Amino acid sequence: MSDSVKAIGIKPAGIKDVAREAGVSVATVSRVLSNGPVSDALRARVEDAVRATGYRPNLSARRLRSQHSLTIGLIVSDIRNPFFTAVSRAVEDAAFQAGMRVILCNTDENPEREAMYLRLMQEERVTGLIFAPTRATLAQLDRADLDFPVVLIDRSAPAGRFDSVVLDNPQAAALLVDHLHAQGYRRIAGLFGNTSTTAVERHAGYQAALAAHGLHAEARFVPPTAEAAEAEIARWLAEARRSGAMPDAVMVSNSLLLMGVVKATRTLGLAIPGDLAVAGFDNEPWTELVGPGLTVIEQPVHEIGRAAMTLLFERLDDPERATRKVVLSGTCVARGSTGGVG
Amino acid sequence: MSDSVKAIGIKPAGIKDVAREAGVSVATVSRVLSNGPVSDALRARVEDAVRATGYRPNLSARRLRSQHSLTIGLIVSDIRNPFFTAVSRAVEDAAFQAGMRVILCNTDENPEREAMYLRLMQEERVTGLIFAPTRATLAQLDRADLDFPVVLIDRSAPAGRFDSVVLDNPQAAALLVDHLHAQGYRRIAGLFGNTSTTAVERHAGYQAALAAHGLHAEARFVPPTAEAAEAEIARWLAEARRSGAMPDAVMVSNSLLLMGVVKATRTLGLAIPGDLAVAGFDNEPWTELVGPGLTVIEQPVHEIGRAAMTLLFERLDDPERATRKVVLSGTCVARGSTGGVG
DNA sequence: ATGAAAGCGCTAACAT
DNA sequence: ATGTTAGCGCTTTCAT
Repeated sequence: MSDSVKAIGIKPAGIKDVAREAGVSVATVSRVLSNGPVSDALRARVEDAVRATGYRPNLSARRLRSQHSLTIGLIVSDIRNPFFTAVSRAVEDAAFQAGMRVILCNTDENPEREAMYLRLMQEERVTGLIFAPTRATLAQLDRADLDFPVVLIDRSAPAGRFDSVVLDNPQAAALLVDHLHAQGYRRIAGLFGNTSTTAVERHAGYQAALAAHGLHAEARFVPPTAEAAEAEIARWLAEARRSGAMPDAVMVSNSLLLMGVVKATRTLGLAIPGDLAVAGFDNEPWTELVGPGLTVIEQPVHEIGRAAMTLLFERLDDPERATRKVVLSGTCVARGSTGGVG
Repeated sequence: MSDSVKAIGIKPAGIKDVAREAGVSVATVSRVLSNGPVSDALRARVEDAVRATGYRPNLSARRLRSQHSLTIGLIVSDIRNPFFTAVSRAVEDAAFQAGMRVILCNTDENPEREAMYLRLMQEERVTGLIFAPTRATLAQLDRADLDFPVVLIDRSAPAGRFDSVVLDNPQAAALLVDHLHAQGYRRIAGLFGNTSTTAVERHAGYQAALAAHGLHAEARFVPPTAEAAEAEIARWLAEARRSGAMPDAVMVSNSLLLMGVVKATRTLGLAIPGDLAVAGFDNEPWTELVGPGLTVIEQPVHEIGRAAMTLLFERLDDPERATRKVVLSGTCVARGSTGGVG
């Protein structure tokens, strides 16, 4: 047995050490590692040597030399959001199957962090990027001249300069409004986040659906936090009560805001759905457990991730082809929070 | 203006291009990039050239040459668990301040994935690793001879071969049991995950606290999923009802299981806390919103992340020093789910 | 303060 | 099928 076995904590074995141990050239070792053409005899010797030396390839060296990182970037706006964890899982699975790694980054909807991570992606020479940008970054993204293809998720490009995969947000919002209408609600308020294009589209769908029912839309936009939503809803309902124009239902554009709204109903002592019906987005596990269960739009999260990877690979195959936008439909999961006017 | 500006989509500019553009040697460019000793005049020229060429350093090349990755690994068992997202945030912040990157990986408590990611960490030549291993992997971790220091979080090493930072699990479990006892509960069941050492410690604290109160412990272990918990609790309560030995409270060792238990009470039509009091771990946002609010142990998540990074840096400073174990206390957040015997 | 040149660990031509 | 060798893009001696 070689003494390199004992070289612990000194320095990791390199391909040269393996070659020496096996009595072959480094090229042969490299070929074994990449399943190149090597005789069975030598292959076995090399594999033994790899084990004996505890050899692990140096990815930096490999990437530098081979000029491809086999890495794709994934920049999401909120890793705590189960939507993004599910998507990232799908992306990682697909990447792994293709022999690629994923660099996962979380921006918290902060444009500075987005800029920093975009820079990182360049420096890591990623093969491609899947990105859920804020509106602010999205507006500048064309001018960013990145050296790799980008697929947008959750938020879509207006111009069509990028491939993207999104939920049919207007339709989904309409689904919610139609459901509320069918349940007998007529004064349907809307609360939306103010940083993402998603909220803009959901607001559009909300407005259109209300108009179709001949109802009046009353929407407000808040920063995408539970606290902001809670405060705004409390203020709003207080005003509404004074003016005698209380809504009987509220639809909310994402799950963080939804949480804030539920909190507000608690502190205000409002019953769901008796005093106020509630509907939102994202079928997170806890929505089933809160109050009578919360009515939500369920997104095809895994498909969104898979579709993004598919678009990315197709783009890598053919950089010249026209950009595509994959639009997937959500489904309405009706629960007690929209139980009907009572 | 150089023509390299127009080289879009061809190939990213290298340090050589910058040097040519600025009319200096590559060494000078490198010095500017690393804030080395360079005259103001040349520095300015180089900085202009960097902008003109859109130069971004190639991290693979930099890491290969400099022989340090400036990267630390973070392997967690469940990225959806807000405990780990909070910890990872703290780790990332600390790393960023130290000019380092973080590679975040998610194992879903799967030993195969753990092994794969450990291999990855070696191949990426990470400077250090923060790791929340399953029991299975933990048992083999000493034999893994890794080329970097490891700090364990959430799960602690029995032997003390690794630095670690953990919650005082026995104490936290006792806190819950004491609270339940003070609220008048006497038949306190316990449901624990079967993959982590955390659950083992929490079980120990649960048992000791019950013994101290002269009460009988009745615990079960299940896979760490909501589904498993829901099924097991349903089965358990059915048996208990038949034998006339219904528990009046149940404590649960993590938030995933907690969700399963809440679900089970819904399908079984049990009132919380009237028919069954419930207490668990991790003060996740939704625990406040479910039923009368769920009583939970709150962990000092940010401090855990920071402490892990501190341990790691200290270890890198002095590889020879004795291993340490930082034990942090949790606090009991009492809510309606343990409102008292009716 | 600046430049020339060696070489990090690996892959891919090219040669045999 | 196997070995030899030239770099990948950068940092870091070593000269100047």
